[in-house]
Amino acid sequence: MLKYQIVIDDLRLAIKNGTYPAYSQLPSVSKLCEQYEVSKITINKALGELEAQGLISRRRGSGSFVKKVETSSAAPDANDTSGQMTGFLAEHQARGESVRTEVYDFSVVRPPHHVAEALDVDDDSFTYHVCRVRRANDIPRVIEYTYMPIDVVTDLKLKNVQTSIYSFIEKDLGLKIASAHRVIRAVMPSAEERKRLNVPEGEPLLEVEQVGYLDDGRPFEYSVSRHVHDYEFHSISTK
Amino acid sequence: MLKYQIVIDDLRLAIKNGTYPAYSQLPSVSKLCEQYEVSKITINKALGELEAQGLISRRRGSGSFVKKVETSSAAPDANDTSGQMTGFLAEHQARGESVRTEVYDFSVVRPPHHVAEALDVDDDSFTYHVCRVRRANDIPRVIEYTYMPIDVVTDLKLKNVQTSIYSFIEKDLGLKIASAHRVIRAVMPSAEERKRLNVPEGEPLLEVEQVGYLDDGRPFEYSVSRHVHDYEFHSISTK
DNA sequence: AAGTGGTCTAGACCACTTC
DNA sequence: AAGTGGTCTAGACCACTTC
Repeated sequence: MLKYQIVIDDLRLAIKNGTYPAYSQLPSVSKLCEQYEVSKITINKALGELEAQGLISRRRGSGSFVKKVETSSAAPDANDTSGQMTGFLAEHQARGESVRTEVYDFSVVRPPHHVAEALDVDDDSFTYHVCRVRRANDIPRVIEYTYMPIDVVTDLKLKNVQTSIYSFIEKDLGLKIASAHRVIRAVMPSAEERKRLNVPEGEPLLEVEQVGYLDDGRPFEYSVSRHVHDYEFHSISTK
Repeated sequence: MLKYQIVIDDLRLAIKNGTYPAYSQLPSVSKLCEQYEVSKITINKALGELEAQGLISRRRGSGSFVKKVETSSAAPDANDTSGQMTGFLAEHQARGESVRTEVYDFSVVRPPHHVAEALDVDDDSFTYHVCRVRRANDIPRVIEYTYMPIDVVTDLKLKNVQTSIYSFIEKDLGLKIASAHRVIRAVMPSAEERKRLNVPEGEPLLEVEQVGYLDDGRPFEYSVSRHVHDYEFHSISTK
């Protein structure tokens, strides 16, 4: 296990259990170096991560301080933001929820122009198109429209679409998903979407338009996910 | 100027102007060390930042690659995500847009329970409450409801509320805004909000609930901003 | 002046990929 | 075996805050 990860986990725990309460100052970097018997750069990396996770604030010249964050609220259990690269199935299964997927379309099509552009393929190339509704604990949560180039995500099967495309890409194809660019908007569902998601008229959805990238820089996925009204997207930003 | 910042800026530029086109491999870390005459750690920090900004992908054992990102789209000009800590006035003025603010309420109140909790103040303490609509180029963009503890944001004046609260906090009070935690949802506006924002019935808003923190860990602001329908929130996540 | 965090170095060692 | 990036060290030097 990496040293900086040990420091991160340990400090996270210490903050959570009250060893370092809100507003308190963490031991200085040099103290932490002694405590964990690591170098300054290791401590620095760990503190930077905790800062990015929103737990502490670092002030040059005076010290690192524990932030007073709301621990209750909708935040499920652990580091919320980490769930953003896992995919629907893994995320909900981790919470012990049952997952069901209904596939409305699984076909190969020529992509719309803006999709071809995002995926960096020709307009007359072929892409998979998937439309599915995903349920957690039997409640419809999201309708997804996904396009993937057939020469990147090769040999996709209905079975994978019904379970987890991400798992197929990473485990079966051996590709590595590296990052995702997202644009988030509020939208109204179409009549068809209302029916498929079982939402009443007049209720908005949260739309997440996403381009997913592999670790070689290739986009492998363009998707639009429309989440039912009670869905929340979390974000932490640092100066 | 910091060495890693020079490397970041230079590589950003080189990627943007096509010196390193999409899918190409950047020079190896050791090559970059030679080119910029800096140590490995400096290059590493720069590449990490470029990765977080979504421009490159790093693969242990094989190299760093330029991602194929959509350069057009709604992304205004520079690094979009950076605008997330600047505030409405600074952000729109930077784009050369005129900004107008209409203040509907500026008062001192006892905060609702969930607000008191987020701000870590007693339920019977006093907070400023501000409701304002902000226009850019004379079009209503967002309605904000903001609560701030009176003993943190001391002596707030109508003048500041009409221009920029962030600027007041940082420049006049000399405090440092460090981070923000956000929750994003799709909502329907109330009749009053529709009127104030001049939006038609049946159009949703994007709600951003935010707690802002100072660099000593204190929350200084709880706000709910409801953005008109065409607003987009951008986010990049990395594994 | 003393204490804090931030940057940077030269170099070691390691994990992983490619050939 | 050679090349890639990732982690880590001991220590220097600096920017900033506090007293």
